[in-house]
Amino acid sequence: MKDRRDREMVLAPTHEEAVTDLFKQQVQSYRNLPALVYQIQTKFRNELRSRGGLIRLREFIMMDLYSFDADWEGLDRSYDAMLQAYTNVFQRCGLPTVAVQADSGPIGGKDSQEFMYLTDVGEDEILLCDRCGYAANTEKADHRKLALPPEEPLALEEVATPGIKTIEELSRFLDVPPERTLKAVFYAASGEPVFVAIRGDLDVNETKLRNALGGVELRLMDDREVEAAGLVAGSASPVGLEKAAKRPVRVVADDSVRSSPNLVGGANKPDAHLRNVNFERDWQAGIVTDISLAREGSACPQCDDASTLTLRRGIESGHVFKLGTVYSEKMGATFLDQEGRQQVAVMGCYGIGVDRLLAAIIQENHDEQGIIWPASVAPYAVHLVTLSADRGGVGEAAERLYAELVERGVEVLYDDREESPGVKFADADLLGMPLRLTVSPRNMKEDSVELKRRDESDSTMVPLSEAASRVAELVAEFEE
RNA sequence: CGGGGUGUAGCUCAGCCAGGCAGAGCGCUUGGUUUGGGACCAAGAGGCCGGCAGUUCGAAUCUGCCCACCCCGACCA
Repeated sequence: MKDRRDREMVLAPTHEEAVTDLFKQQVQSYRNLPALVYQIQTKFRNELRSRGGLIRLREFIMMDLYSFDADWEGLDRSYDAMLQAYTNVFQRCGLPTVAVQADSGPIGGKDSQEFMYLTDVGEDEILLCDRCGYAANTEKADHRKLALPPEEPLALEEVATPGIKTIEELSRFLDVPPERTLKAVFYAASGEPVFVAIRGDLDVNETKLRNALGGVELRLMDDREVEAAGLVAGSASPVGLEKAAKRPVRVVADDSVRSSPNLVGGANKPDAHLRNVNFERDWQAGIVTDISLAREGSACPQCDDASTLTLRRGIESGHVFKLGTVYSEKMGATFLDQEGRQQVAVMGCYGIGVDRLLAAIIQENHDEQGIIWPASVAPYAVHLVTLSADRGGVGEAAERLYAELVERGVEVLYDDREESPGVKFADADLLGMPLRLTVSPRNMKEDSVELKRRDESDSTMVPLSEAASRVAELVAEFEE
């Protein structure tokens, strides 16, 4: 975009380029590696619709860190260190997270994990195995597909299937289980038609499909496009597709078709299907790979036995991945190794969404009354409340206590408003500072103040003279 | 862009179906009482009923067009 003086400006969705350029200017020698750079910065995304309070915004704050290593082993070490560091960060923030395998997108890289805060209001779906601890975003998740016993290929045979269009109808009509059928799904991949063939008991994982096709823009074809391509919705088949289709159509197959003999598939004409369709003998595909969607109840890809995956929802609070050399190669981010040879830096990138982290922390730490800040991230350690500040020396005592606490380096939110006790306590609960100190005429009679933790219902009386030191001790404990 | 919804007092909303004095609660102002868990009494202030046009004796209410916002979906290295 341009500013009022017609200068070029950028609203950056992410900052890999800026950081890689910085590296390029600053680092020439292997002696400077590994190098870690971090920042806390505003990012912009052209979201179609922001939603979820602080969860999904067009403008948001990210803390992100980039690592530069001399080789891939170095990247592995940096990555593992950051994975551990981020685990510690979320723990200290009072946010239980689980690191799950994630899709790294077209940019690629070999490993990628997201830190998920598990909550029913989360926008991401995660599959977990209770037995082995396998955890992955549904976009990424693998699963073990039902295995069919090997069979000799039988002869193709056309059967009449009047009015049958869905796998469910087909399965019932011919009395064959869904895993003995072949499903056809049509996509427009950056405008080009793609015929996806997958076993009838499975669904397409669009992220996997997009990656298989090389990061294209992917959507289902609409009825008009299906018609235009000459495909017969409900009875489409990869068998004889070249002849049936009006234009060339790429075929992508899920690898389940390799070991699934004698399936029931479409006949490329209405009201008819084919029995005994066999991959390779009857049809071929340009790409054969896993493009299937793992679901609740799918078999765990890591366990030997019959343990299944459970679906949970989560908020993505952090994301780490191995960028590799994508940026450093393109932008010439190199250094000289011990032998004086020019080498490309190997990069990793690690992000935490700061404002959505705030939302997640509050989601996890609240009650009917309001926020219960974990001490590590509370805006103030202490909420100092006066009741009837004009009576019994309350105002003066509170002023002294405030000054004493500040002196000791304790952060204090001081409520000296002339409001009723109910209002002031309710506000203190709502704002949720870890400690509340109440100075009132009643307490002054005992030369004491009331000390209450936000996360406990009981309170204790503390002599005025000891209040500041007691609080300072507690705050010190919080910081451990 | 598609689907749904909402615009009335500072805020949250009722009134619209079935046209006839512009309403409630909270908040605000003034006076008084109250003071350890969102007080009470009394008196007040506060409105282009989103905008424009139409129907009608009469429109917040019916009709058309427009604008804004919210929700769902599509999208999200």
